[in-house]
Amino acid sequence: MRRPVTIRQVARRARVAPSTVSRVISGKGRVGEETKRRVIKAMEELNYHPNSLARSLVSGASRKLGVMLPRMTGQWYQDTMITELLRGIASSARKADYDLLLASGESGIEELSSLDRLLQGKRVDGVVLLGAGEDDRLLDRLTEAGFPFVRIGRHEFRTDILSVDTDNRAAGQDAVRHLTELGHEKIGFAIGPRGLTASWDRLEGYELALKKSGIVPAKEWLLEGDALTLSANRTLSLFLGQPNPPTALVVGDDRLGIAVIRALAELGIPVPEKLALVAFNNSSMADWTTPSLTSMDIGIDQIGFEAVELLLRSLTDGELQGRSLTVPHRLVARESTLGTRRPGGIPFSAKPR
Amino acid sequence: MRRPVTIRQVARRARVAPSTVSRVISGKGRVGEETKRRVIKAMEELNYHPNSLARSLVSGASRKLGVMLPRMTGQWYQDTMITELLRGIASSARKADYDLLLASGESGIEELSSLDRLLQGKRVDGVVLLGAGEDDRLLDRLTEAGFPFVRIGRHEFRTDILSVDTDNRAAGQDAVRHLTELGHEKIGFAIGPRGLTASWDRLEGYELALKKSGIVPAKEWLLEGDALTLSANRTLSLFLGQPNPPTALVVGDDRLGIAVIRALAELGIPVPEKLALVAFNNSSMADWTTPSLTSMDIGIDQIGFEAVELLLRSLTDGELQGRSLTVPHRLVARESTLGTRRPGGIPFSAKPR
DNA sequence: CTGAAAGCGCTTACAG
DNA sequence: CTGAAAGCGCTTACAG
Repeated sequence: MRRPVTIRQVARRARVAPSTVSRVISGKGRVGEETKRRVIKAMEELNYHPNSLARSLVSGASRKLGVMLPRMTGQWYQDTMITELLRGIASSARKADYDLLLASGESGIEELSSLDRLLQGKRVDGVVLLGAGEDDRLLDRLTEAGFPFVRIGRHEFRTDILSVDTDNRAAGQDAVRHLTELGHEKIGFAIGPRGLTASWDRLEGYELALKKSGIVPAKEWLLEGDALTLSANRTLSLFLGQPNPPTALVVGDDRLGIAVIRALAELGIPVPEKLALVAFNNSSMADWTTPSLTSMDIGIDQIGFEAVELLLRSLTDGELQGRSLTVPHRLVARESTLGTRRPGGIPFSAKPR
Repeated sequence: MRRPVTIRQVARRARVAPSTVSRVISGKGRVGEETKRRVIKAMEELNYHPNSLARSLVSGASRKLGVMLPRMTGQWYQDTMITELLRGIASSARKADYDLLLASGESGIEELSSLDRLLQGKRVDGVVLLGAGEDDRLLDRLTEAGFPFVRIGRHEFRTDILSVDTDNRAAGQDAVRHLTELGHEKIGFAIGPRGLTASWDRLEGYELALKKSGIVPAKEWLLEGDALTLSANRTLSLFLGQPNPPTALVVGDDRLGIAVIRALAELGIPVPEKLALVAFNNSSMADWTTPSLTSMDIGIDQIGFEAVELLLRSLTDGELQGRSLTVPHRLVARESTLGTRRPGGIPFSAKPR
């Protein structure tokens, strides 16, 4: 670990003043062509890399973004989604030449102090909030500090904050449309985590779509995600045991969807013959089940990507309050609605010879 | 975003010199009791937080650790495991009052340059390497720079580097032992990702355990993970179609395990009656399948936790080269070996009333 | 025990 | 177009 090269050494080698080297690096202020060439040559020869600490100390900007991880005790974000989200965020930050600083906590208090750390020491220029489930304290803290941040997933009431999200109402409608196109009319809905605005938006979309199709949803068609989580078998038996049971079910998210598939398998109820299933998020686990799960892709990595872009734009363009971005969704149809033949007609399970 | 409070303001308010305030903060050098009290009071009144940039600029230590995320194109690390790993890492870093800086890349080149960024700008004091699959370039770069780092998962040849891992050989043996205890004698093995040392260690453990039990493993009992991934149904049909087929299979990791479960379901082959299954990692998905997957818990979050501790220790204690830490594993028995009754005898699938 | 000074590596007006 | 100087907020010998 030899001493890193400094701007002075580059300056001396290029026979200019440090300030000139600085100008070459930043591209600000005019520098003669010939001089610039000499400086660049010197930088390369010495393998010079500017010290970001010193740079941000004087410039006042750290070129770092804080990423607040969700507390994992809740299931707001499914495990696989966090990785995908992070990938999108990292990709966007890299593109803009920003570093990412992780923050997290195992309790509300820890989360707050972790956030405070970021805000205080001038550590970051902005924050991406992943972990905003039911707890609004982080949000409040950021707002009252006047600190730039973006939230993954819109907030039901706080429309003033920057956020990126799916149009979950439309997504809910599209999920239903897929089922009606397949001939289903009695379609149930299993509500996802109650703390997520997305859950309610999807429900709204579901109701809207049924109404549009001239179908009146019975309230017996509604399932509680919590009940499903606690005892899926019992809940589903009751659900399917009702007089005129639904032939299809829209499920709040993939995790619930997997729980349902599992329970139905145990109950010996064939999917999609007896009950077709559409879920949301299209996380990688949707492909792991038997049958595989039809799911609404919400472009989770793109959500991450756009969130960073939006945040960075707000950093330079000033406020742009209330701007909330929507990322398009698209249905990925799989066996839980289509059956064991893929759309193309290729037999899915190759028979052993 | 009002101007942050500086050490000078605290000093003036406490009627001391900035250097005295600094001493109070760092706890180094003697300060009179009465003076110290005044300074602390002033800090609190002004809500002072030291500027970490300035601090590390002069001290030369950033109190930051770099975390190199795995490129997600490979499946070395399963999606859900990364989150768990990150949680362990974050928890350990928080405890030691270190920040975490994320690095990643979508290609080998990007990864390298992302790493270089960390090393150059004095951004981090050490690096945690998650993404070390087959590509050793990151490793080489770190080694030749003499930069402190720790690797998740031991390296087959480079025993000189700091790493934290499971004892995969022992884990492989324990997986087999679980099966022999259940009465199995013909036990197959499906090799996980070839790029992972863990895969080969587990295979070695498997062979050792069989040998110890006086069983001679046939080479027809061995399955390639790649073949399994490409066409699980066909591979398993052939596997089970052999003259004297295994009654149990040890599978390299959970992802493969899920692929196997899925294929067996499609083939109509009952688990564990016809084929019992043990996998590794006990990632959260092991609990999502039907039947649920018996899996070796490798304490992935603890691996993350210990990795950071080890790295930090090497930072203060100097080299301690070659120290590689082992985290204990333990089998989590589920339906894929035990059947649909839980060990306690509680019926697993509650019958609908 | 405490203060004044120098310096970490860079950037940014200010002169020329 | 280029350089000398001041300063970002802190720490660390050096005196006293």
